[in-house]
Amino acid sequence: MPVSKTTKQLMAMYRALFKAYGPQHWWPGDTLFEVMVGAVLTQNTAWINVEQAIKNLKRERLLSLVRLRGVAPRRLAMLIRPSGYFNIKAVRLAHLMTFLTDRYGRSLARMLRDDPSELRKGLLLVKGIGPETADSIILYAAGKPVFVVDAYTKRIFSRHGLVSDRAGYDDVQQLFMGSLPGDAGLFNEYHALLVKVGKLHCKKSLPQCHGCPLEPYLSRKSARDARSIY
DNA sequence: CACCAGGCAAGTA
DNA sequence: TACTTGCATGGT
Repeated sequence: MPVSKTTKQLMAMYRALFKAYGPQHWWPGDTLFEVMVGAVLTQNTAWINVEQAIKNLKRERLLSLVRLRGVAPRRLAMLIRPSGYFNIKAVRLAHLMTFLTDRYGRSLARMLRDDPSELRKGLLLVKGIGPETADSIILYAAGKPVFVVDAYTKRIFSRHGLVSDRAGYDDVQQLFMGSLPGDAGLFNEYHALLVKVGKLHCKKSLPQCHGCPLEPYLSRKSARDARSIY
């Protein structure tokens, strides 16, 4: 079986990132329930702010299905306030608790054991759960091999010319899942490493390509484009 | 001060 | 179908 050029490229970039930064130990969180809640709270939000919100929920002993389901929406919103969009996220968490209760008999373990394709379809029906949040839960809580695509992933690989800058979530996901072995450990580490290198070298404005571990993998054209931004 | 962070849904054309 | 806008705190 021949290994495609794309596969080699993606694996080479992964090895470069791992060599530079080592294992990232994602997802941060003491329990699978906490991982799931964190996935919602971190939507378009710096993780440092999510940590504060999680800390508040822990202090109030609310990090379980039963407890979170019973809390007044107002109080929940105030507790998760540091993570931003607190009114919306409180509603989203409530919807997720309802989904867990109705569809999986109040059992997180049962949900995480479900067929990943079925689980994904179900999660996407929950108001406030989009593709990235769903895939984060499936990969980092359920441990199933789906590739999580985020803003950094799109930016990095479009700047490297591997996907169009207009590519949608599913397009980018297909680049990885169509070319890499379906290995949850690999997907786990790869996504975490992309966030790491993105924070350091691929911010929205002012890309700092100098010293980036992925710099050797820029095509000539992409390298020119990157320089021209300076 | 401006800008952005580990998105998503609702509204508009 | 493809864009635009609102949601909000806290760090650089």
